[in-house]
Amino acid sequence: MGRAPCCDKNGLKKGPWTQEEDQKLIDYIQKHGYGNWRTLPNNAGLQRCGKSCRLRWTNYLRPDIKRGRFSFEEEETIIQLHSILGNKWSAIAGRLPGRTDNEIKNYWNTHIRKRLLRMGIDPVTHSPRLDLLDLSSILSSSLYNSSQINISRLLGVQPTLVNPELIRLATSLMSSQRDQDQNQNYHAQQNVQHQQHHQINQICNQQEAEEFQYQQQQQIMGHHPQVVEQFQTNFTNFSNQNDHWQSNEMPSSNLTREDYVPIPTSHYGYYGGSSSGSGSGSDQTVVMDPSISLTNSNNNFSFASVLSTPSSSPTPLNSNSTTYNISTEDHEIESYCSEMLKFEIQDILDVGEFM
DNA sequence: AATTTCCCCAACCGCGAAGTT
DNA sequence: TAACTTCGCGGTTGGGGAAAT
Repeated sequence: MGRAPCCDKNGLKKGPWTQEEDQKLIDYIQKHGYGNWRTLPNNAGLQRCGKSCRLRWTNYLRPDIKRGRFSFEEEETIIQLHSILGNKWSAIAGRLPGRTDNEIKNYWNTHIRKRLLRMGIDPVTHSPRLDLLDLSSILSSSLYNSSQINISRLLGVQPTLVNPELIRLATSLMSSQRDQDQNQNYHAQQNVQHQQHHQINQICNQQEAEEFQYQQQQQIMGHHPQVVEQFQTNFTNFSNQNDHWQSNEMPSSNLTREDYVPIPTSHYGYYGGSSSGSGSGSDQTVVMDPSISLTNSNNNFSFASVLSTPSSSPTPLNSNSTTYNISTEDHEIESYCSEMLKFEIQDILDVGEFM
């Protein structure tokens, strides 16, 4: 219960380790092993606290530590495990031999997290970001319908919950888009849209994905039926205007590794019509799970995941809001779909400032 | 060449869980 | 059972190198 006494008060050394200190620690552990970190520094002749010694050993000096860049496979594994475990870095590290939790955490925060954000994916929930997603659908569905929009109503949320910056941007974009529309032939614009479509590779484990999606929908329907109805109505409008979704065209090839994010099917069965539909050009490609609505003749979008997990809150390991069984074993993880779906984020949305 | 900004990552900090007395 | 100690985890920081200006 109680807190450990602070080492600072004993005048112990802090900061970077010297080679000499490293060697002392290595020598001691090789001889005696690491049992009691509390007494180890004294016994090893180090002016460090036990905590610091443990950290130095586990994160740096341990002989089985793998150094160097993360491989693509390791990166893929991290993303998959993170989608299941959340920020359980030690658990993730346990499945990546030679990698430490600290290293994985750092790599996540400096590389993977940023990339997901760039792609419009919430790195916490691994879902498309609600704000960007809905802004996109609102823009699309409203362009041809009304001259006045009420974003809060469309979103089905209280006005105070909507980022005012988003509203401002949306309104601004809406008005500029309307001006354009008056000067352009509608059919010509439709043709442009059809050229900006989403590309699907293959669907892996389709049935599992559909089942998961169904469970998510049932749960969310039970808790927020009116909200779901509102979302589905809104999204149906959107997807009806974007029926080019189901193209089988292969993705363009000028993509770098940085552009790809593999996503496990069983966890992303709800990715559905998350794409923007009316983009006027795109240079960002996101790899998404192909399952969802693409297998659904109605093209309905499931907002279950978006609604069930707050985009800014940590994903609980055993959340009641999901039917995912967290006792996932290796074989289940390995069964994740590695096929990828890409969708494009329209350039019109400069999302950088919202990241 | 000098300065500033950005980025990475080793290390620290605080907290809670588990273990011990 | 309470008080205390130890350990381990996740979040955060800051030093230093690289890149940009």
